Amino acid sequence: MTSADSTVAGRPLRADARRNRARVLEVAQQVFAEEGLAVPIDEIARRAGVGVGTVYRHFPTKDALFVAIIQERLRSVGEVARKLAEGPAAGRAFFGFFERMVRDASLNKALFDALAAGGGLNQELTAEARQVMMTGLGDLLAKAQEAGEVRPDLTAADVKTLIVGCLSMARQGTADPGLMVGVVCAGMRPVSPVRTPEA
Amino acid sequence: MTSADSTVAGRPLRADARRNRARVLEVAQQVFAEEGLAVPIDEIARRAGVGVGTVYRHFPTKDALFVAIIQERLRSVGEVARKLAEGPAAGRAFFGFFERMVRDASLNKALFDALAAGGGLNQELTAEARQVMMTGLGDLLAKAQEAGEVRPDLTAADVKTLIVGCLSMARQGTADPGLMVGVVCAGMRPVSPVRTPEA
DNA sequence: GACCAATCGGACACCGGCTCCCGGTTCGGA
DNA sequence: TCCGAACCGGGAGCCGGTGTCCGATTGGTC
Repeated sequence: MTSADSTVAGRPLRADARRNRARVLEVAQQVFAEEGLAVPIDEIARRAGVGVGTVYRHFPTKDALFVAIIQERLRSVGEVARKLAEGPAAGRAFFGFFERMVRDASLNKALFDALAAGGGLNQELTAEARQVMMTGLGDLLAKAQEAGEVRPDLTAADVKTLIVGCLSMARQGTADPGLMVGVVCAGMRPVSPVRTPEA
Repeated sequence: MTSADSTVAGRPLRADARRNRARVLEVAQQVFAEEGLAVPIDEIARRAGVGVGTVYRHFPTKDALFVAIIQERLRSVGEVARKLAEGPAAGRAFFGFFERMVRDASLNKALFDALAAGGGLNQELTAEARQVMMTGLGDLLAKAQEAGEVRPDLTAADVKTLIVGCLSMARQGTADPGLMVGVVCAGMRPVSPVRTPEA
């Protein structure tokens, strides 16, 4: 999204083009959230009331469209974490964030796909947004660890991985997501009980 | 796999047919383990040195072939769990089984896909094998709970879900799988520490 | 109002995967 | 050895999805 209202050449988009572009973004946002990356482009075009060509003119590939949408979301998530890290009750805030994250991404398949995308998805494109998210998460985690509420050997990447794991569990539909998150959250606390399982 | 050596009509398979069938099963076993359900049938046929038609003659659909292979595996897993449940040190055995399960399925994409297959995959076909697995897991879990080593509010389905979660985490490749399993295992222990995160 | 270029839309080429089918081959009983 | 039936191989058809192309349309400027 180098520029929302002008082409690469700098010439402003025609009114209809601008309208269509906005409409595609708006619809894609919703459809991706509902269906995830798996939704065909045709579906988005149809729902937006435009032709497939129009979608591809504004976004060269399906991934580009997806990235344009998800970046915003990742950044906002990171921002939330960062703000929580600045507040009090780091432990509470951390676990609350974790649960909220799982809940949100359960309801938003786009967010799920973005988080779960391991090797796939143009990582250069999301790199910056990803960075914001991980930094925010890292800040919050560090605070919670300082407060002795979370195992000190966990990294932000670990926590992200645990979130993805919880999401996969939720997606299974074979167990209460709340319970699963509870188990994982309990496991993230410092090793207080008697023993840990040995390899 | 109603009958490995005869057609539905009961007539014994010709020698070459039997040979090919066995070869396909053998190769498919390996290829599915390496690549998971995503591998194209052509690949299996090629590696088995037969035509695609031959594969489809013996197994009406790709799923059928997959199921024929995975059933055995699921049953064997259940059997292992059942035997562990009969032995001593239920807690140790349970967590050991959990870790082993995650490790095995990390190395065997077929097993992963079978476990993770939520809505998909002919569930009628795998129902019996699935049953064996869940029963074995249930036995082992119950013993570990009796021994006070596992939270009493977890069900076998919950544990299976947690396993799938760990597998998703491992697949991410962004964190040490051993650590992730450690976190989840710790979380499955009875709630001994101070508090659990509230919703 | 008229003109030109930007934009639209959707038909279409292309691709990869599953499945069916048929001409040719091989088995195995007599 | 010979023959019919069973079996083989892989090409063809189909399907769903992505991305491209070009005639038709529309915006905005003179």
